[in-house]
Amino acid sequence: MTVGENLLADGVCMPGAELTVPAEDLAPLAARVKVLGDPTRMRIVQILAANGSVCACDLEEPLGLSQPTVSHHLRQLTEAGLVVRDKRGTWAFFRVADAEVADLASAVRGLAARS
Amino acid sequence: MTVGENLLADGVCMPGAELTVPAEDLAPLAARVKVLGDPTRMRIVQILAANGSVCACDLEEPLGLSQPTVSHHLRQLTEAGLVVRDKRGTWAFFRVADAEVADLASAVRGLAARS
DNA sequence: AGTCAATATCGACAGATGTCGATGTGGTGA
DNA sequence: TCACCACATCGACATCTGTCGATATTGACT
Repeated sequence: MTVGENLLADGVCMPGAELTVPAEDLAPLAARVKVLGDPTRMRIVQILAANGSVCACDLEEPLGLSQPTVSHHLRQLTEAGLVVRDKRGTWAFFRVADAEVADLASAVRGLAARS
Repeated sequence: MTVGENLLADGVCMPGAELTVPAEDLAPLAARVKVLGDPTRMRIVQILAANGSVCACDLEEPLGLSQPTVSHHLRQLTEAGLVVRDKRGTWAFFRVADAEVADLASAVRGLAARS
């Protein structure tokens, strides 16, 4: 739907139309979405979701990546709040932060919702 | 189960545990999520959602970016199917592909859902 | 034709990002 | 204490990505 008072005929550009700029800082949201945008990390989330709580050492093989790399991705996911770290003794177990992922999904859907 | 070292008491790592690997190719999904993961592109989607159909020329100012850069982001969004291009004469109008964004959001939520 | 305006594309550049090997850290158990 | 294991961090590297100016391309209107 067109906006502004200077809407001309149909299908014409309207420069001064003051686009609605919510100025809502979606940088944090974008950052979390970006973290999920990596195939490897998305795969990790999928594996965690399917297995509940998984030891980091069990991720290297299915992912086909080195231990430092897996650790790096787990760090990104954890810092984004999409995954929860649970260290037990020598091992580190990870699980999906269901609520956070759900919130993110809902925020994304909300983006496209007409205001 | 030959007790081996795997699968012991509670809270212990279980290496041979055959993680559920759906092998579902989430590369395409990751790619679309990645496109949305950029703050500028997310902002574009937000603006389009709020204004319906917007001319590309009206995006440069609110975004504070050059015309080639805006064009580049619009291309990414369009190729990802998150936005629809509608060229009228000299201008190019864009609008959010509501259904696609909704699908993406729902797919993301589905990721965290325990199988 | 010719000119102007809006977009798209190209080429180049700086900065971010994923990856690895090597090394550090901390807990477990002989 | 020592060795071993899982994990985190570091340093380096190649690649990807966002950005811009310059240059096409396309459409509209004399």
